[in-house]
Amino acid sequence: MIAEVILNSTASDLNKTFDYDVPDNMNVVVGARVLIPFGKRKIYEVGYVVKLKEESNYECKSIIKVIDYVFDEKKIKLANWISKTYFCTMADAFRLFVPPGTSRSYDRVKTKTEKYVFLQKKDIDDKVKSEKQKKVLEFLKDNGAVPKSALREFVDVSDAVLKTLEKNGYIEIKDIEVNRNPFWNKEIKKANAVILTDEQRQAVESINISKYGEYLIHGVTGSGKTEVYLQLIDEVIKSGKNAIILVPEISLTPQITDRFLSRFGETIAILHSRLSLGERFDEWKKIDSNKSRIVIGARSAIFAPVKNIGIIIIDEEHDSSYKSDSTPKYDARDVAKYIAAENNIPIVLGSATPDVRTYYRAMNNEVKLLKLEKRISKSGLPNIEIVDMRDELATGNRTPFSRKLYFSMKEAITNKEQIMLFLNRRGYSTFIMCRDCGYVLKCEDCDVSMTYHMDQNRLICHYCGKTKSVSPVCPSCNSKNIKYFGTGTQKIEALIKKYFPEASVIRMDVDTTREKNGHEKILNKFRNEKIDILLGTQMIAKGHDFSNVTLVGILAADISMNIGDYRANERTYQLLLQMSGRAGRGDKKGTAIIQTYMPDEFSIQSVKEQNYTKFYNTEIKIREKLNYPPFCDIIIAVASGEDEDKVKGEITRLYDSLKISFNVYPPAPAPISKINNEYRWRILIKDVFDKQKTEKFYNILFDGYKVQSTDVRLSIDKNPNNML
DNA sequence: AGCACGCCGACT
DNA sequence: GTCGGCGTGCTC
Repeated sequence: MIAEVILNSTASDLNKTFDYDVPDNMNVVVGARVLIPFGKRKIYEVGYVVKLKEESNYECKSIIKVIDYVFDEKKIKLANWISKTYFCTMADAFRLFVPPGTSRSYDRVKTKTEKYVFLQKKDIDDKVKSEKQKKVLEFLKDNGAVPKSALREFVDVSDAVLKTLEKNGYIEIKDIEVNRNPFWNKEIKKANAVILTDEQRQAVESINISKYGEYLIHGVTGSGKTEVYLQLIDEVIKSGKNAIILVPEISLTPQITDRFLSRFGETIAILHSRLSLGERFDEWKKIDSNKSRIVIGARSAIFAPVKNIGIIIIDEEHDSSYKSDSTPKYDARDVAKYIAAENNIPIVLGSATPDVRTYYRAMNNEVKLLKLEKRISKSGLPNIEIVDMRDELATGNRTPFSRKLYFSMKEAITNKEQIMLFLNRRGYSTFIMCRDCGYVLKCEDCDVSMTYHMDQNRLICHYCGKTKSVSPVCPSCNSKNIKYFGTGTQKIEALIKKYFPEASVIRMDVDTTREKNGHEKILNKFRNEKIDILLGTQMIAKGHDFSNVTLVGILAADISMNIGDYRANERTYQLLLQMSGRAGRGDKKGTAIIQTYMPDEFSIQSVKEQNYTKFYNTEIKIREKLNYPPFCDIIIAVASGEDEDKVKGEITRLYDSLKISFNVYPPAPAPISKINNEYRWRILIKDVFDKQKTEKFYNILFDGYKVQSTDVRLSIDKNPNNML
């Protein structure tokens, strides 16, 4: 027997199968991971068996050993689809499916074992004389097998006592696989299903769980989408099938997971990046062995080894974290749709601010639209007010707080109500410029301006992380007239202490959440210690439910309008509406104050009116006119390396091989032209990537064209998040 | 990707 | 003379 094997190598030259002999007594099946000799390499390589056949045209070497059986035909088919759709190698795609931590060297993460003590003889006979031995045996009789550590603790016996018992055949000590428990050993109260509102019930009833269908639940913030998910999952579980629910990485907080835990207990598995590798491995095993029937996780949880899948739910479907920006650059929403169709099960997307591409498909009846238009809480939707910051400047207010926001904050603090302030810029000052020569201080290795961080008193590059001491003179003209511009969260924190000395404030951004469970610690502090003001970047906008927050302040709504991306309007609408939705989730009416220099922009106006349809109708016309997604796909190919001429040469060759068949713009330096001392040149392809075009593109990349310079890397991203 | 082969410059 | 730089080509 001959096995066709794909090597676990990212090299595009090796993106094909190699034939190997299967030794007679070896159980090699399609989907097995195997160890194989390859070329003149000194160590064995890992490979994936994708096909078995009788004969080969090559002189084959033999498979050394089977590692495990992780794949099956279905998964190989999906890996192939991912490779073709997102232009990566098969090996890259395979890595998505293997148990966490085992993609490079296959035995890095081990199952955790613990020594357990088992009772061997039922009766305690006369031969047992020692008091301690008797105690041990009685304890085991009452409690069954227990971990050795627990026995030592409860019965207070030494290892020697256990050894004697084992020697005499009364007990047995065995290694047992145990799970690392990522639920922080919390006590979970059991919660029952709540009675659904009419809207919620209608949504649940409209979804047919017994066949494929794509649904979009468009529900205003606080309309109770989660309860709809819980109900659907309940039905699916009762029908004997299992469920995956994806949530944005950042909102995988204990509050959300607790809600699922309290409803479904420990049949839940949780997967996200803040778990340790071991914890992730254990969760993966629990799913693989069908002990967990509901998986809740971030993007990559779509690849969890769920058996008998019955529904896929994607919460906050507009969230950018569903798109991967490292190879394979897949979109979990597309993958979910593929899996749903393959298994003939429903896929349910939910959002208050749907992705324009999804809503477009709903308008074309490719996706069934379900609406939740009422808030669950008594207070209803928040009031949203727009403040024109040009007026503030005109009346001499040069602070980042408008009068409206200032007085509203004072009032909320007096009333002991909580405030969330949003500013999507971290650091203290975001750029430093010389007033005499106009020089802007940039990172030496990256084409971006450096941000001043007050706490370290240093300049930090937000791209490569390098720091630099502050210079009192301009590096270009030696003038002392250098000035700090652009306000970040650190500066706002300082200003809050100055203008609101009576209030307590806590800041949440990348810099304050680095430690393990950093997010939760800050959010819990805000909630439990009744901190007056939570100040933060994007990460405070998602899914948090604080009933005592009545005021939300958005300090600079315009930042997301200037991201140099066709989705600027969409991002602005989503961010502002989600942030506003944090206000008034309890009994008291909420208010959101949005500060902007462009109050007439339709995206900002639509937020004020809380009217998604209005936003969508305007935006979709712009997209159509300028030919942007959903009317086409965008692929960005970036070449990078230290030698700019080579980088330019490579991207030009790729351009030449694509330009006949695709609508592609000529090579140009990327908007951020240098990162980490590597030059970046790119081409942009704007085309409709149907099956034919996708195939053609794939063939050019993997057959027609080859990167020649070893020190130039090429990255291909289809419909990327980041256009820079 | 690794590893070997092979062709060329500059050194104990 | 030969050591080692990296371009090229192959791996079932």
